[in-house]
Formats: sequence, C-alpha cells, structure tokens
Amino acid sequence: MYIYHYFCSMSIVTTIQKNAAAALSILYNHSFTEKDFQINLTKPEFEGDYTIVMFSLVKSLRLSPEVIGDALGGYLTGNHPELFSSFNIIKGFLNLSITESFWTDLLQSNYSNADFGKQQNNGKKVMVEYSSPNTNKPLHLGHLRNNFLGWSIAEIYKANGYEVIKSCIVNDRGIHICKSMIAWQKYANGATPQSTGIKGDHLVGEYYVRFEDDLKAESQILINKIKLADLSDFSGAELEKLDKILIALTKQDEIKDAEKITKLHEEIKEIARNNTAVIKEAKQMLLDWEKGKPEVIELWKKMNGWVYEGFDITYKRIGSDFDKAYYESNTYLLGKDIVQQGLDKNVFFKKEDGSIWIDLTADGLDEKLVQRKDGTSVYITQDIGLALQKYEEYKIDSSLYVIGNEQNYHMKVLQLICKKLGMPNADNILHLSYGMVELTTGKMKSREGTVVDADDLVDEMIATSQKHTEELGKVKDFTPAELTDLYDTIGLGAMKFYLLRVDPKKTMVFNPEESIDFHGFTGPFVQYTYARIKSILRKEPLVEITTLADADLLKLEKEVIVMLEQYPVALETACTEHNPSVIAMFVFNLAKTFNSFYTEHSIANAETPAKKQLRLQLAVMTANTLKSGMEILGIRVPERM
RNA sequence: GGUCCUGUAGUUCAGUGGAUAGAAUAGAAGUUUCCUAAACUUUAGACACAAGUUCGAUUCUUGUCAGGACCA
Repeated sequence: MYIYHYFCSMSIVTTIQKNAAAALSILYNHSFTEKDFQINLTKPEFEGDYTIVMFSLVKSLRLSPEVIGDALGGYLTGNHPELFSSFNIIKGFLNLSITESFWTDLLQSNYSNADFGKQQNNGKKVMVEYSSPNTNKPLHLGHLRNNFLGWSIAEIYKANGYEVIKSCIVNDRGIHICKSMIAWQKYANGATPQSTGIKGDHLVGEYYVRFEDDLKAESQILINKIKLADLSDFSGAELEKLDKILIALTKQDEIKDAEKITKLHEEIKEIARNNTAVIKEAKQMLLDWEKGKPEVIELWKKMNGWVYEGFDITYKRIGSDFDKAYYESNTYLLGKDIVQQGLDKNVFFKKEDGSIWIDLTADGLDEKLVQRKDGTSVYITQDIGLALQKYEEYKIDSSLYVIGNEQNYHMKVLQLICKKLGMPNADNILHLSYGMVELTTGKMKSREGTVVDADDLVDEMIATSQKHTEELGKVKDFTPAELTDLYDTIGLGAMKFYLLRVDPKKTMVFNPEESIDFHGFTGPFVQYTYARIKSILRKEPLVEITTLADADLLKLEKEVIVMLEQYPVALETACTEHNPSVIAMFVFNLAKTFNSFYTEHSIANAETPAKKQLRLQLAVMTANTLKSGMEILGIRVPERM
C-alpha cells in the first residue's frame, strides 16, 4: 500500500522518468532531466509495461543503446524492486515491467475515491468567458460548440485545483438588434412571445430575418440601377468609387481574374446595402439608442427581455450557467480613459487626422486603430477596458476567452496591447480558439437558411434517444418523469460528446446521421458502460476481504488498471492544452477496455473470492472515473438505461 | 498582396522524431441456456506532393498544391 502513496503525487510515467534520470546520473555521472526520457506504453507484442527509448541518450553518453539499457534496467530493478520487476531490451528499446503489487495497491487505495485524479485547491483564480451571444437571433450549432467547450474547460480548471468564475458577455446593443426592432415595428402588429406562443429569441430572430429580406430586396433594386450605370442615388466618395468599379468592370475581358470580378461585385453590393432606406433607418435607430431616446430604449428593453427569456430556457436545457454576465450596453464605453493613458505612456500614437493607433509591426502584426478620428472607440478599446475591469473586480490570475478562430487576430492584438500597457497578468490573457462547425453540405449560412438551430437540434437528439430507448425496451418500469430525465441525459450526452470529442481548434463537420448514432465513439456508449457496471454493483455488493491474494493479474484486468492510472494525467493535459477532447477520448478508451474485460471475465462468478473482490473494486473505480470524466464534459451518466 | 490554421482508411476523428500509424463508422464474417448485445470477437482499408535536417521524418524546416479564416 505504501508504494502508491509514496508516488501518489505523480504519474507512473513521471515516476519512471525521475528514477531513470537519478539512475543515470549515478551510473554515468551525467545529469539528465525527466524530459530526456521518452516513455511509451510497451507495444502489446513485447513483454513489459512501459518502454524507455534509448536512442536519444546515445549521443550524450557515447555508448550503445544496448549497454545503456542494460545498465539502466539493472539499476532500476535492483534498486526499486517494489516498482520494477523485470526488464528486457529489444533494439534500442528498454521495456520495463511494473510489479503487480503496484497495480493492485493503486486500485485498492483509490477505487472508492470519487475525486481520484483531481487536484487540491491551488489558490489560483481563472475567469472563463464563453457563450457570448448576440441578442438578435437564437443560438445555433456553433454556439453549442462554444457553450460545451466553455462549460467543460471551466470544469477542467476546477478539477486541476483552480477557482473558476464563468462569465458571459452579452452583445445586446448595436446595429443587429436595431434591425430586429425596425422590422418588428413594421410588421409585428404588436406580436409578443405570449401572443404568438413563439419562444422569445426565435420571435426576435424572425424579425431579423424579415429585415434582411427587405434589405436584400431594396439593395437589389439599387444594384440593378448601378449595373445600368444609373448612379443618381449616390454622391461623394461612394459615387467616385462606383465610377471606378464600373469602369473596371467594362474591362472585364482584360481582368480575366474571376476572383477580382467577384470582389468588384461584392463592393457594389456593399455600397448598395449601405444606401437602402431600411439600413438608414436602422442606423438612425442606433443613434437614437445612444442618445437614450425613450421609445427606442423601451422597445430595446422589451425585445431583449424576450430574447433573455428564450436564452434562459436553452441554457437551462443544455446546462450552461454563468457566475457573471457583462452586457455590452454597459461596457461599450469602457476603455476610453485607457486610450489617454496609452498616449501618455507612448504606447499609442496620434495621426494627423486625430485618430489614435498602436504600432504592432515589430510584433509581426499591423498598425491597429484604437480610437477613430471623431473620438468614438472601436471594439478593441472596450475589450481592453473590460479585460481590466475583470481583473479589478475579481482579482483573477488568468482570463480565458472561448471565442471562434475567426477572432485569432483580434485576440492576438488584445493580448499584445494589454501587455504593452503593462496591465497586471497580461501574459495570462488566454484564448481558447475553436474552429467552425460545418455541415456535410458545406458551411452554415444564415442567408441561405442552412443554420442548424440549437433548440431544434436538442429536440431532435432527445426524440431520437427516446426512440432508441423504447425500441430496446429495457426501462419499461420507469416513471414518466424518470423516462423524460433519461431521454434528456442520453440525447444531450450524445450531442455534447459529439461536439467535444474533436480537438477544439479544428474545423469540424457535423453529420446529422452520424451525430445521432449511439454506437461506437459516442456519449451513450460510455453511459451504457456505466449503467451496466451499476447494474452489477446493485446485485453484487462489495465485500471487504482483508487479505487480497496476490493473485496473478489477468491481462484484461491489468489493462483496466493501467487505463485508470492515466486519468490524472488526462485531466492535467486537458487543462494545459485547453482541450476537453482529451477527456472524451480517455473515457471512451476506459469504457472500451472495461467492456472487453467484462465480456471475458465474470465478476459475480469469479474464480475465487479474492478475484471477485478485485474485480468489484475494478468495476467501482471504473464507474467512478467514467462518471467523473463525463461530468467534466457536462454529461450525466444514468444508473440504468 | 500579407498573416494564421488545416490536409491521415470510403467517411468522421486520434497519434508520435523511433518497433507493424490507432479508433469509430460504413463493408465482410461471427458471438446471446450465464453479471444489460446501446456490447463483444475476427477481417479488409490511410499519413496531399517534393526537397532538406537526422542514425531514423507521417511528426521538424522550406517549397508546391488544396481547403478555411483574418488583415489590407
């Protein structure tokens, strides 16, 4: 028992590295660090548990891999017989066998510990900002990836000993919400979520779409006129620009570059859109909002209120929650005083026209505008202001932003500016950048109506889990409430697992058919493994036997323990890499390994009482670890399914 | 034009400067008098291309091609 406790603060891999480094410094009087040793699991076709690759040591010691391996293997088994039982060398690989007592002690010391793998409080505080919706339309598939990632990374930080504050910046002001407001005024006849029975965020979203339709129709009229060279609606700089574009387009044959032509058409489109009556209305409304015009503010509050009611329902269903919400309507003026400080510190500089910039060319970026010539601020300014406010309000050690990778540049700029301004903990402004979710048919485009709505998707997943469960007919004795809960658990579990099992930074493809699959590398697979273990444990209570026979661990029994041992490392890796998929892969592999074991060996009818106890402990620890890992992903596990 | 990200099996994803590149799914073939077959077993199938660094490169570097994002 003492062995594991002796090493309990570190993983077996680290332990091997430490011992190997110590051994070689004694053997050859040459100092090594842990990282000089590359440790892998031994391939199944060779004897041993862990393998040290010798090649990297050859150069510094000027000895053959066989000689070093022999000396190191001999030293380790000779001096740490409680840990290393034997070794062999094949080519340049030193294969080490770990003693059985190490594995059985590990199991017995930890099987009932529900917090296995989690770290003690380390006194550090981190804020995780995620979700960050706009209030003009409902949440979609992309938001789901963000929400699941954000919630999970917060749990991962907690498991690693951090205190976590979950925050959300609500983008509740700006031209987008004004668009919904304009269309609602025109077409809604006072319709409300109550009068229509439509969820608030969806209702507001409908009017946003309505606005965009109008905008499209109106701008098309303008585009047609422009293409007939009728520029009577334009003046000033835009007129000049259009002139140029039209001239360029008459020389189309010379350009030949299809991309350039599309670009010119895009520019026409943009100018047309900005000159429609509807967009001018929306812009006027935004100005009125900024001036605090009462009827605009009132409508804004009313419609945002509907959206929040809708969001609350969705957040509750998907399990997102926040300790602190920031509203952009309160924060958009932040950072103005910082601009002045930046000027005083010569971090920023002023151009002749009065606009204020920062020069980031030395860092491989461009010059970046921080305040317009008319004195109004830009996005980055309020972001700096909010970053500072977060620090002052919560005294956080680090600040993690869960934001899509289209903002990589923006975040880099934010980090750099904060650093140059000398803000406290500016090095700890971190960005969990994630890729877009695409469909098998291509990208989601709201204008083409190919956006997958979050509420619809959740409904569909839950309905599918219900269908599957009913077909299997294993839980006919459940009450209606229990059934509803189970369908939620499975449906949401499938969806969360599907979105979290992929490396966040990668663009991922959402396949409707595959995502509702409940077999293989999925949430329900892990949930099912858990439910089966719980079923066994209901029938076979764990009986303590004081003397656990040092029975030979069977191959499959050992494989499960070896997997379990890796959980703390998985938690740590997930945190340092900001990557929940590490946990998803871990729980899947653990479940798979356990299933193989379970099919092959009976727990209830084990060969001896000692074996039975060992296997029950194995089952308990696997269940605890699966539950722990899944909970960190935000996924519940059912006792029965 | 510039910067960044990504190219692995039919498909969706892992992975490592080192031994025969792993899963899942789809395909083929099996397993149910016994702890939940949403499971298990067997089988077939892939590192975009080219140079370079290295004892060794799918991994690191450079270039080409392809896809995506951002900046101008």
